[in-house]
Formats: sequence, structure tokens, C-alpha cells
Amino acid sequence: MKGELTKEKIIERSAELFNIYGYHGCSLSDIMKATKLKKGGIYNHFKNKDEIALEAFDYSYQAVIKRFRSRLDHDKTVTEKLNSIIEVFASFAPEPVVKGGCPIFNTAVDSSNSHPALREKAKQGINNLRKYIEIKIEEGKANGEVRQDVVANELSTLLIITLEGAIIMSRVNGNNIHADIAVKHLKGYLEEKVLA
Amino acid sequence: MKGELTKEKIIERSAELFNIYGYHGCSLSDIMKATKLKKGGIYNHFKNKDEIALEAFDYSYQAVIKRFRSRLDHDKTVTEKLNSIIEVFASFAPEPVVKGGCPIFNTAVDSSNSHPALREKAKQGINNLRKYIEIKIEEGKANGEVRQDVVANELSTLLIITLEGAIIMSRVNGNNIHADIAVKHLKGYLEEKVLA
DNA sequence: ACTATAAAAGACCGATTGGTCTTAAATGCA
DNA sequence: TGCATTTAAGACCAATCGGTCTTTTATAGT
Repeated sequence: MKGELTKEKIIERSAELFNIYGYHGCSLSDIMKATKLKKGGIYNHFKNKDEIALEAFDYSYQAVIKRFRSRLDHDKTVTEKLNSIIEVFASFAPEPVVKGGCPIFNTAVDSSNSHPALREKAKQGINNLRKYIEIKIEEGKANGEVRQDVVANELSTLLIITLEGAIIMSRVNGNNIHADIAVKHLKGYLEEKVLA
Repeated sequence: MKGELTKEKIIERSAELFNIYGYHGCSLSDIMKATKLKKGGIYNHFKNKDEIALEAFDYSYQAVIKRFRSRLDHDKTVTEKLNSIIEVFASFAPEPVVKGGCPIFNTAVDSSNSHPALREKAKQGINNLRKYIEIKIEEGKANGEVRQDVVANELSTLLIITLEGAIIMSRVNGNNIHADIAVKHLKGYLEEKVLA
């Protein structure tokens, strides 16, 4: 069907708009302009703006996960995977998956006090990502690549907060050096404190 | 004059609203409700919504700086000051200066692609804060408390991104453990890599 | 090619947006 | 206490918001 393509186009374009401008900063007429559709063409596929935003977040989240997977699939050792995780995060600064920065943290900040349903999705997105990293760390502990005294969920959290903070800082300053500082620091930390 | 008090009330209340809901998520009628004023009472002091938002940011920024200063004033050594910086940041998670998280980073994320004037203010706020920390580090290098191989502006950036990332993560999860993890990590880092 | 159906257009809706302006009330000084 | 001035009220405005519904157009199966 043709409609399915249209729906995907709406999702892709609004994912970008929501990521750049936030839920309240992006209106239906913005989406209409971006998709070159009129109201009827949009509401034929979605029952309201919320539904667009929610599906757009899912799309963005999957895009983030896809970048992690496609990179980590090439890695054989946990050591390589942990370094890749750091690099993929940092890549969100110069080459965002969706224009406007990391959609997960952006949505978290944008929605956390104003849009419960979106906030819940962002929260789950973050925690899924954290769990994903945690499992890699546990794998490293199991096969001897990672020290036994490393607390997987703490390290996972540390990686995410440092890199997400860096991405935001880089975006505000229009400069990637902050992301680079985070990468350097975390890689050094891995070497000295995490890897066996 | 009475009007001055009213103006301050408007700024304080809207600082909170903007911090919680963002610029586009907070309407004039929200501000009217929060201040118990009608439109005339508000536009008597400000020429438009932008002016309120800009002055509200200044207010929030000063409140952040004030918390840093009042805490760091008690510290004698640079070592104490650096630990205080970490603790003050972390305090923004359980006890925000303005309800809704750190107003500087919130504004940065909220405005960075949609409100140039506000974005510029947030950018300057972040960089002033970074400079402030950088100077403390340089003081430590000068008096021998901090190692000579520490790059002040890198360490300053690292502290901010890690702690700001943690604050956001804590807010989304409604839980301070992420801020605590950041504190623990950074204090350990200070001990091992920064302090002489 | 005809037709049933899916897709998109766009007029229309009430509510709300940010903002203006006139009017009324509160304030502070003499 | 009287009066000028400051402060706030609130009616009013055009524009825009998200959303509905009918109509037209495009598509796809026969």
C-alpha cells in the first residue's frame, strides 16, 4: 500500500522535528510543511499529535539501537565492544542519528515534567540502553576480560551520563571537543580500572 | 515601590515554570495562574514573553552561582573546593535550586535549536561556570595542591558533563543513585589523578 | 476499463496563543 | 485628605493551536 510509505515519511520527518524543537515546540503545521501534506493526509494515519510523537520516539530509539548494533556486531571481544560503545555515543555529537542530538536524552529532558507518556518511553529507552551495556560488561566479567570488582550497572550508568552530558555540551557550543574529552577520559578509565 | 516586588515575583515563578515545562511548554496563562495576576499586571513589567524568559534565566543562573559561592566560601583549600563543586552539582538532583533540575542545562537542551537568544544565554552560563571551575583548578596548580599535568579546562569540562548527565538521568528515573555514582567516580578520580 | 477502496485535501471548528489598549484601583507623596 | 502616578484588571484582537469531517483524488484488484 502507498499509505504505509506516507506514514513512514511522517514518522521520519516528525522524529527530526520533535528532536530539534521538542514536543511543544513543534506544531502540526510544522509537520505539514515538513511532509508536504495537508491535515487530512496526516490524520488519516494518526489519531492525534501524541500518537505521532510516540511513534516518532520509537523510530528514533530504534535508530539509536541500530547504530550500536551495527557497530558492535563487528567486534569480537568485550574490550572492543566497550570501546565501541564509547565511540558510538560520541558519534552522536558530530553525526546524530536523528538531527538535533541524542533523541533519548532530548526527549527525557523535554518531556520529563510535561508529558508523562513520552517521559515513560524515554525512561524505558535509557534503561534499556543501560541494560544493554550492562550485559556486555557482565559478559566481560564472565570471560575474564573485565575485573571482578567492577560493578556492571554503575559502570554502565557512568558511561551513559558522561557521554550524554558531553553530547549536550557539544551541541550547545557547536563544538565536538567536549565529546572528545569524555571519550579520552572514559577510555583511560576502562584501561586502568575496568579491563583485566 | 510595590511594582518591583511584583516583577520579582513574576520572575521567580516563571523561572520555575520555564525550568519545568520549557519555553514553549509554558504559556502566559500558566504564568498568570502561578502569579495570580492578570495579563495587565504582567505586561506592565515586561514587554513580551521573551523578556520574561530571558530575565527568568538570569535569575536561575544567579541562583545556581549563589549556591556554589555560599558553599565554596567555607572552603579553605582547593582540594576542599573541588570536592564542594562536585557535591553542589549533585545537590541539584535532590534539592534543585529551581524546581525541575539544573536550569542551565535544561535551558540549553530546551532552547538550543529553537530559541537563539535563550540558547546564547545558556551557552554563556555554561561557559562561565566552566571558567569558574577552571580558575579553581589553576589555583590548585599554582599552590601545589593540583598536579601540573592536569589540564584545567579538560577537568572542568569533565566535571560538568558527568554531573549534568547524572542530574538528568536522576530526574528521569526519579532517583538519586545516578548522581551518587557520578560523585563517587569523580571524587575517586580527583584523588588518584588530580590531587598532588 | 470499471469499480470499490484507500488516501489525501482542505474547509471548518472551538479553544488558546501572545500581545494591545483602555479603564479602574491601589499607592505614595504633598 | 487630596491628587498625581503607578499598578493591575480585563476586554479585545488576529493568529495559531490541535482536531473533525466531508469531499475529492489516487490507487489497486478484477
